[in-house]
Amino acid sequence: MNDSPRNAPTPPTPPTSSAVARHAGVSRATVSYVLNGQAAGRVSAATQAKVKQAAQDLGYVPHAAARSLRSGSSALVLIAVPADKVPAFGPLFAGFVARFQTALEEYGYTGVLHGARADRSPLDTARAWAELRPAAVLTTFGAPLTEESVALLHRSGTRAVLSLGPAPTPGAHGITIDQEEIGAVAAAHLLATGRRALGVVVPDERGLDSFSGPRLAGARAAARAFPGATVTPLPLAPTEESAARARQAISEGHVDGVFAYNDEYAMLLMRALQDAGVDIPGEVALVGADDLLLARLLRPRLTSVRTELPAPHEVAALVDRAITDPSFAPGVSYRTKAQVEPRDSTGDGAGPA
Amino acid sequence: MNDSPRNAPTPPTPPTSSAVARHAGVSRATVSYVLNGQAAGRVSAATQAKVKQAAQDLGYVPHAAARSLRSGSSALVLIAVPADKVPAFGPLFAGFVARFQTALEEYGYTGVLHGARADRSPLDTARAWAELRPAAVLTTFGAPLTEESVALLHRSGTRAVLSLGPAPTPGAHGITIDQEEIGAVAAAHLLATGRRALGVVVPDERGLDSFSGPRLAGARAAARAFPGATVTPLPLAPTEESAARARQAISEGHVDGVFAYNDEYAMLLMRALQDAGVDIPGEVALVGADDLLLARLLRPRLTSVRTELPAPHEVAALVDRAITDPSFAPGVSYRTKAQVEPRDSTGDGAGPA
DNA sequence: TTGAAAGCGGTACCAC
DNA sequence: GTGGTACCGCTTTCAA
Repeated sequence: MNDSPRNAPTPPTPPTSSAVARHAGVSRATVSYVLNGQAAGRVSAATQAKVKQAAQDLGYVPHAAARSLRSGSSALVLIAVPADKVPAFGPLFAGFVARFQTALEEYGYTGVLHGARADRSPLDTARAWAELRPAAVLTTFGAPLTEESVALLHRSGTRAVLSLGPAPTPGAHGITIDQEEIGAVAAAHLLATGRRALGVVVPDERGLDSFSGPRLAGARAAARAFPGATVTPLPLAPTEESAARARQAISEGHVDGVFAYNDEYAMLLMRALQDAGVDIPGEVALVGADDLLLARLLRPRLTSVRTELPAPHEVAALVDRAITDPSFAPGVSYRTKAQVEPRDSTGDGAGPA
Repeated sequence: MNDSPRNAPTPPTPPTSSAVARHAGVSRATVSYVLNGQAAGRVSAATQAKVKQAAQDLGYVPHAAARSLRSGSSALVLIAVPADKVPAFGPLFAGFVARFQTALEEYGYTGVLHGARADRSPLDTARAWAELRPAAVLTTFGAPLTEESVALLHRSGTRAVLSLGPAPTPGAHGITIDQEEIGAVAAAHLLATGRRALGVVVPDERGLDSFSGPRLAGARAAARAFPGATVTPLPLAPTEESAARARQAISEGHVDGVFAYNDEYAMLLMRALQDAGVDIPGEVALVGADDLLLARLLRPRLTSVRTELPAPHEVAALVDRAITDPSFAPGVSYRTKAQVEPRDSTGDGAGPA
């Protein structure tokens, strides 16, 4: 049955299109035509059947690298994520990525997620991406992307570089998730409900600085419109001890309104405040972000800033356009909007605290 | 300056090793040796410098596909995740993936995450993976992997197929995350604290069935050891209405101990119970899973099952061994352990509710 | 209707 | 110490 020695556990070489051709008794060219649907009017139905059967029999799977080497373009779309931020992802972003990959597939691309190491320079990171010769790179969550990186990628054949995140990079298409606006609308809401001594949680977690910084800045900007309003940064690590310290800072600073970075930090802080007997929203109002189910489960119900991410298929369409349309100039194509969902923790809910 | 017409936005072709060779006035062979560190004793220092300079000047980045085409093996490790489960990831798993990718890089591999579409057959999914000719495929979270898929991957040159998740697939290396054990230890704890009418939350969320099923089964198995103990499945969607219905089912069934699938569902259910005036743990004891910070923030503090995932670098080592050592036979190499962290929600905390 | 052959970018053997 | 060259798997033009 088998012409190789009996100690061959698996065929050492995968079946190639030549093997299929030999098996079907045709040329490699014919195999290529048939298997790529270019056979109309070129190859007889009988031959096509033979080829398909042979491919089936051999379990033939085309070699994407060889194909893209020849064709000069790959179908790979790299979704870059800073490795140190992955754990901080909420379900919001995870869901986005999942549906984005599916949407990409509908355009014929293969989207893969690449965790970029934080201990590498942006240029080295870009080089690692470039080696894969992706059709496009989409950086998310502030994966390191400098102007030089973009240039490197373009030089090495990447058709499109997009960035989905805090700041648009020169040369790249941008989908701006405006972190400042998130901080601004949160602060504005607190100010509108009469709070003047604001606190803004700054997570003490690796990799979150590119989000927390702008959010703090946005809050400060919003406060400038209100004479006498102050903004105090509140460092907070995801531990109860840290929350207790933040609670103390709130009391000592007579802070009466806090933007807690996101819903999870808000929960942490709410617990610390409540354990210390602080009334929410009576003494301190609290605003989270992301508008998770969590926000509605807390007591008092948590006011939260909801950011609308662009629809995954819209981003996929943008990627496709950036790849295929050379005249599509880089720039900010989309900007997310943030809006407050008022609830009890700022005294806006149906019933008071 | 530029010899191409002024409408050339980017150089149409990336620099190749030939270009580097031409630029440096040497042959492609020399370039290859120098750039791969095989130059010792073959190429003069002066020539090496010239080559490196040329590569630098041109912004040369090797073409991974061409390299792996020639060498017959790629450095790609595919981490497959079922797309419909991605949003259900907790920070635990996300953190694991991030550190795993980093660990892989230390072994010289490039790990990328590939979201497998749920609407494809396992075989089609495997084919999509195989096209990329990865060195290894690691399926996680029950990404579809049948015996046939494994065979297909092996036939097409994948050196190792590993599965990290509920059930080991024949032919693949397995890292078993024992979902049954999670359900079993949770139920055992409830039973040990005197509960007999158990409820087990079964999330009504796409893609979680491969986890919830075994967890329920594990709970049932544990209950069998206690005469008179019953187990009632409690369907639960991530909405407050659904939680209210589950609460009602708990009351009507006189359930006195609930394993709530994970900490988040536990929080949802706890809130519904508390809003209805049910005392925890007095009337109903509650156990979550994942042991998130969340569990400690709830009142009463939530008893939770902690699963220890294998260390990322251990898994990376396993992958490397499976790739490089052909005599390393597939089988279960690692099995996670689950253990209960007792807290107030089952009456085990420092202080009673 | 089909096949021969060139070539995508790199590697590595072998000759000089 | 360096260069020529065959070849990895696939696509596609051109000729038969």
